[in-house]
Amino acid sequence: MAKFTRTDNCKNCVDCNKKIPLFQLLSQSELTDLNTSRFEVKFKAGETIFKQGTSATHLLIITSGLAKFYVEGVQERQLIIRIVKPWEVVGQASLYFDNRHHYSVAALVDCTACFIEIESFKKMIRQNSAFAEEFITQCTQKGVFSYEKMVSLSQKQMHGRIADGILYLSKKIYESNQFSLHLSRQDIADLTGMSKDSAIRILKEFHHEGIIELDGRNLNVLNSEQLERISETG
Amino acid sequence: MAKFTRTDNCKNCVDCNKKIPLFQLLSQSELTDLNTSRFEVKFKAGETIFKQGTSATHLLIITSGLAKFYVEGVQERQLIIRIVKPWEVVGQASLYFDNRHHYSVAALVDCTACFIEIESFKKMIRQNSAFAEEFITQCTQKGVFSYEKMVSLSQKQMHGRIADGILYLSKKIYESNQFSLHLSRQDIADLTGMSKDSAIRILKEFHHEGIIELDGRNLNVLNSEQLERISETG
DNA sequence: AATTCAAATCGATATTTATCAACAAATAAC
DNA sequence: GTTATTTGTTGATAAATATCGATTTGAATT
Repeated sequence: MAKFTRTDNCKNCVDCNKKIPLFQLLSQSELTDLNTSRFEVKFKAGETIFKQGTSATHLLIITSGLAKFYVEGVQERQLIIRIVKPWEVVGQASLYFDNRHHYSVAALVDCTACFIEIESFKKMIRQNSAFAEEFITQCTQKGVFSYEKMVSLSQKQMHGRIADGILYLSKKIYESNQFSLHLSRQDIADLTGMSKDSAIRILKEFHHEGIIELDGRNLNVLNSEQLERISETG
Repeated sequence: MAKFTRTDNCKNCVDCNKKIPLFQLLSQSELTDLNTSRFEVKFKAGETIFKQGTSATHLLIITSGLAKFYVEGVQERQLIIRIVKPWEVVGQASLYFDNRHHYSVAALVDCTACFIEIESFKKMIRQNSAFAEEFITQCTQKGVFSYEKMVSLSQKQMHGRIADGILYLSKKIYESNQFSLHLSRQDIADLTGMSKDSAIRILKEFHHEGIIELDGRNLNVLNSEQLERISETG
């Protein structure tokens, strides 16, 4: 794992109150409490933030930048489960399981990350039931997302999977039809479960058909309705 | 959905205390409380217990029998996420999301099912933090299971996926090397994300190679170490 | 036992997808 | 600015997998 370099981007958890929906349910004193156990670290693009298999002592919140959340599959291959945006709490799976990371997280661009001690977080769950309920909500949403992802990966052909990937990036991550992609072609392949060569081919095809405009890392979704259609038909 | 036929297999929730780990964390009065909102229904093999898309008002606990938990994918295809055994709480994803079932559950054999009102369950989460924590634990375990399943479905070839499927049934569901399978060949295909024909072919191959013995629905795992190897190499 | 129907089986073929090799373009290092 | 080095691209080929049609088996029903 990349060595920790402390920073001071985010002064304290009371500030986070405004940015993390989950933390709005905490009182001032609870936030102050949480603040004493937190620290912040900067990562350069490409650095590993969480490494699968290592012990999990902290939860992670990206405060600036973008990261990929992936599992290490067979034969060195990665499967990107999702992209992590700022203010999303990462590490739930380790909270109550076996204190191991069952996935890796790596910075796609330079990132600032806030680490929160697991025990402090658990304490909030115990003493604040609204916090616990909101936390459960997020876990269950991720569950439903997983089911959809499994269907995409196992039942859709490459065109459908690439369509799903582009729609995910455009709607959920960048929230825009036009954006500068932080993922490499290999990352897109890892996100959609295919070889890099195949991913490039389908992207080019979509480009030639006028569904998207892709120049290097600049992606412009021209016809999202058609992407939806391709996604549905598999 | 199959019409409800009330039964009296399980007299009250205090009995369940002994069988469901989660419920052992509840007090007598809480169990009594939960009991007033519950009811029990029998299903015949093949009947649908939860139908994807319908509104979710109750959580489900199978008290006898076996069911498949699946999502309806593209072109009428099913993807079996997991097999549901007695005493497992089903329906978490609906608890705090949008009160819709995002998956279907169907009886593989005759089943007795206990339904618990969602609101009563939520009340327990709010007032009993140990219960909430145990519930979160189960959610996060399912999350990790999902990641492994995604890797299997997207990165392993058919031999690896069938090996995963057999190991799952043998170790997690039947907890024995020899068992009478309640899944059809189509179900096995839906569990491992391939066509029925392909599933049959691989199973036959494993049979001829002496890894398993499969006669109709009687499955005997002869060499689970080799199945593990096949699972790992993909 | 005869009938029916769904499930299982299997070979031939078509489709999808990965792999490989070669090369181009972009980026980083010197 | 030149040289490495990665990243992106493409066509040809090979491998994996699905589909289709025909056949068989097995269980349920008459």
